Amino acid sequence: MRLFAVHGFHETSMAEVARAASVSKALIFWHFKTKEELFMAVLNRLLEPYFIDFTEEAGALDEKSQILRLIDLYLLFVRENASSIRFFVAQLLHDEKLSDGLTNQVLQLYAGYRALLVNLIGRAQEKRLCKNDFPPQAAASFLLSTLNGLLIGFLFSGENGVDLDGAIAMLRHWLFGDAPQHGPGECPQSP
Amino acid sequence: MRLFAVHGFHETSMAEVARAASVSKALIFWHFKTKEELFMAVLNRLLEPYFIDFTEEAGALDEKSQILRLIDLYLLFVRENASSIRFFVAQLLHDEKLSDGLTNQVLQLYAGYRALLVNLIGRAQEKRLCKNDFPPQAAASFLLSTLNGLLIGFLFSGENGVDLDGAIAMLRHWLFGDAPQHGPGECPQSP
DNA sequence: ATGCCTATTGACCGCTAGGTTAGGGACTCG
DNA sequence: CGAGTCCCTAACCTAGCGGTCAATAGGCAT
Repeated sequence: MRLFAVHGFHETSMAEVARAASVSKALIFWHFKTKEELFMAVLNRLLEPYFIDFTEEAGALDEKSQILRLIDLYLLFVRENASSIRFFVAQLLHDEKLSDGLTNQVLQLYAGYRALLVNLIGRAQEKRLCKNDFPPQAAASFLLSTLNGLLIGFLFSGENGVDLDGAIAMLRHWLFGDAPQHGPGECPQSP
Repeated sequence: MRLFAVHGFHETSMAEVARAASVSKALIFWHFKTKEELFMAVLNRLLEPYFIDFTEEAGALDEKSQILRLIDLYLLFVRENASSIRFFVAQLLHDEKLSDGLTNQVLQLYAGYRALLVNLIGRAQEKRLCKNDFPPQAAASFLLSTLNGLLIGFLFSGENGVDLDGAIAMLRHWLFGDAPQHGPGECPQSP
């Protein structure tokens, strides 16, 4: 897993894998018919932590808090799994053929997350917790796009290259009408 | 260019390149000392269309229109260069060592685009063309994040998997207070 | 003609890649 | 005890890789 995730498929040789695992190369080919088969197994193992359960902790919160929590979870997950996310994104973009099974799983993850958001936003709009001058589907798509944008900003420039708090404030402003944050100790000049 | 862009660096052999170019392998090594050198040359050629000049056509427009035009240009460019963008993103995420020169050029491109946006948003706020309850830097970063999110949505699910018009409407609403559900360029008339 | 420089080639080299094979311990079951 | 199965290894095989080299053909100035 480590070698494939760091160096990718083609730049990782079976000899390296064998050495890192302190076994003979032939043993790997006994357990896995080909290099591709080993790689697929690695992909699936790496993907396991991506399936998290949100429902259990959502119980007591109202819709607005749940939405904010979902956003937080997304960004937290991105921060904690940056290296494997980087690997997956690169893999998906680069080698469609080697990862079409992966593509489906990722799309499925996304669809689930998106459905959760659509549902939450719809309910929040009914309760007047949230601005309602846009359809929930459009809002969810837009929100996901922004989160993805933050994700790739994160992948490219690291932890301190992206202003997560600022972005969250913008999102709150856009979604709930919450007042934006301003500079430390500074008051907005009211026109 | 075609081979590297489609299959990547490690999965493209010099023999293939030679065959595709109808020359001998040795000739390529006469023109380029190593495979890496050829690859760098290819990267630079592929990157050329990314340097576009915005200033020439910005003249007569007011700040709001310029911002909208800049967004349009970004998304248009993404649509037209999807395959090479896909290649660059995968390359940057995957092989930091092989593409650190590229990284700098891309970051430079981004910094330029971002500076343009910050400037425009600031001027638009002064003229009251645009909401001013956020600092221009934060708005520009947020906007760029969203555009990047649309970009990767585009790379993953293609032209009709992303609701560009909906996203633009959201951005207009957020940035200028324009009413949602209006197409870009249309002037909302209240009947 | 001569010699020089640029552009080009087929043949070649060392090496590493993914993959195979023959065989050897260890454990189980009759 | 002995046959069979599972797990494992050293050694091997071959294709294809990046890269080299001697030879050469044509243009051009002397």
